[in-house]
Amino acid sequence: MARATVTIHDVAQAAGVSVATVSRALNGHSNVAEPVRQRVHEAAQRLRYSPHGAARSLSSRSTQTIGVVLPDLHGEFFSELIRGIDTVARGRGRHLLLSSCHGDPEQQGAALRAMRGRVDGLLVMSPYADRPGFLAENLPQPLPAVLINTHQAEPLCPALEVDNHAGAMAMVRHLLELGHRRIAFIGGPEANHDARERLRGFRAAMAAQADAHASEYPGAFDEASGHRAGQAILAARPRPDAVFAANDMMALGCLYAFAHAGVQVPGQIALAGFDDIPLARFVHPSLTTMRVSIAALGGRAMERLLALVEAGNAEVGQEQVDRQVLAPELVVRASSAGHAPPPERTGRRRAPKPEG
Amino acid sequence: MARATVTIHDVAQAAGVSVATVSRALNGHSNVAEPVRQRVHEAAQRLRYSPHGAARSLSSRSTQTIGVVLPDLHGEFFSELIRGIDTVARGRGRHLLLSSCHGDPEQQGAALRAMRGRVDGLLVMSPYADRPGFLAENLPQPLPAVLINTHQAEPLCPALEVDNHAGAMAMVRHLLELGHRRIAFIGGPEANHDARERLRGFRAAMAAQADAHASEYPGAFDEASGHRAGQAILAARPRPDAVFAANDMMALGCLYAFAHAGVQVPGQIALAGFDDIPLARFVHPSLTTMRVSIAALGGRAMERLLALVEAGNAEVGQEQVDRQVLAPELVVRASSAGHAPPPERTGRRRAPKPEG
DNA sequence: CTGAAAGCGCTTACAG
DNA sequence: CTGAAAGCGCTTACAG
Repeated sequence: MARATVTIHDVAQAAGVSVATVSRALNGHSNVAEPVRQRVHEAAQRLRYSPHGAARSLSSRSTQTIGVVLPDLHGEFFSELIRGIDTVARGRGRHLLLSSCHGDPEQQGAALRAMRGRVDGLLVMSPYADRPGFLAENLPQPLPAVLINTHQAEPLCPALEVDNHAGAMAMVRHLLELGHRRIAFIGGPEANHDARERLRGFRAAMAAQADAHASEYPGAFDEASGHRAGQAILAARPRPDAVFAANDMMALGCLYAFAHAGVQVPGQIALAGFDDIPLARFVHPSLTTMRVSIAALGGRAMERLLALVEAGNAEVGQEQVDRQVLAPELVVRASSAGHAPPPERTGRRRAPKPEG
Repeated sequence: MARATVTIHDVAQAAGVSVATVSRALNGHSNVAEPVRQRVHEAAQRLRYSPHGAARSLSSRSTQTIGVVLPDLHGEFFSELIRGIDTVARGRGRHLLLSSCHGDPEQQGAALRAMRGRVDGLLVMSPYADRPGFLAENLPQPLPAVLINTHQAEPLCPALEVDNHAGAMAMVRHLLELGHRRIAFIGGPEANHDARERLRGFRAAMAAQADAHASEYPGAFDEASGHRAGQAILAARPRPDAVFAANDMMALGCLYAFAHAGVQVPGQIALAGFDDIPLARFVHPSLTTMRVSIAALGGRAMERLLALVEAGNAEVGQEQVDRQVLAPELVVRASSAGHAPPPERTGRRRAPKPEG
């Protein structure tokens, strides 16, 4: 009875050599005579042999695979992240074992543990990593791991994240340079770490400018809350001359509120967001924002991990537990183009409450 | 010297049983005494044991993993596809081994072959499958595979695809029902199979309506070509009273052309697209379109594949090589809302060239 | 219900 | 340069 699947033994037999030689020839080891190597390759090709991944992994103790554990898969963020990870992985000849596990920590913990013996390293984005012990208990022992946009309770793994703080500061400086001084900030959910960092950056940059006047409005990272904040901002006296929304969706909601009220952007009020979602360049006026290259984030994380994997995980000491940040990039579009309103108009608006 | 990693032997020793019993206990086999089962579970938990994936795969001849081979990872299509696949996979306790390989057939062939011994089945989207022999030569022998939006040279695998033909027909019928009779179609690239099918659907539905008058404009699935087609349509005499673009991006380009010319949508001309991209609901007026649930496509493909995997691939006969189509769904928005222009206006426009 | 043993398909020192 | 053999960490008939 013919075997359902061809193994290294079949190739060995066809080429008239031992399986050891087949293994060496196919893996490109140098210690194989040229004619033998050729016979083996021909036999392998003829039989359409390809090595059994699990068997190879088991004996070589290497899977050529990286595990990617994410909390979710919805939306552009994850798609870009995976794309960036995949680009680097393919360039280095690695496969990706993907596990996205919505829901509870137990589910993600199980996904993490299930990676043992399947991958050489782990890329993890986890909202549960700030629970004490979560990573320590669920990360398979000998596997190097790199964290993405994840806050760990105790520093265990190298981590990469977007530098929201620096990004927000850069955006505020951009608005200040245009001459805006009365800048409103629309915040995100308080529980959201990105949102908190962007708020901190806003405050820091505003504090550094003596004659700037900051105001803050609550938001929830969605269009509706941006719309509400926009209405509140229009009602404020003195009215802000620029708005910085903590993300693009809120900036769009805000933009619609302004458009509905007949307030010109950027003529009467400048507007900026954060993220550079695809919509940002399509709205009118197009939206100034901070571009966060999520693909680059994923790619960099993969490169960091592969360095660890290739170094051999033995020597992962405390000094390896670094933390890299990725600076977002300012994208100036029409919503903040040109300069701030001319002095006299600005003066008029400021009149009710002059400041040093 | 302590082992770097804990194996089934460590658990066996800790629980005072054989490795066979540990295996049976941990895998939930019924033939284990209750107290023994408990001891084993406790020992496993205490030692933080989790089984070695490759070892388990090798001996059980099952990986609990599905390979997903795609040509690319850019854009919403692939992100939605993966999301749909992942949802079903996770629900069935399967992992996903992802391989996206841009570029040439040889690269994708290698990716396909590399799946041997790593997965229990394959989900494949391949632009190269229409080359004779490509699938036969590169699909690892005993693995069941399901094709997604892929046209194979010879029917080898079950396949799922979007029913572009039916979708286009449904859209035309919608426009006809609103009273439109003079409908322009903006086509996609001739090499694109989706585009060809949508064109066929348009023609079929128009042919079925005796008093309908069709016109066709070339396009390239991008905004610019939609814009050009829009201008051409506005210049046509008699002017069409509805436009059906083969995808949303072209519909948007067309919409901008109309807006620029001051032509009201849908008041003076109705407009519809295909795909339901996120932008479709944000433009003004919002765009009527055909929604293609890519996530559902991925999910259905995964379900089909798992059925094959679980049936055991032995009996994959010719009757298994079926082909399922997924019907897109009509999404009526503002760009085709209300009714066609009233008779007298329609009459005026038709005047130069009256028809039966 | 439990254990000893064979085997899954490879890789890799170890001899020669 | 090549082969025989051990071993990777599991699962699973086969006995008992």
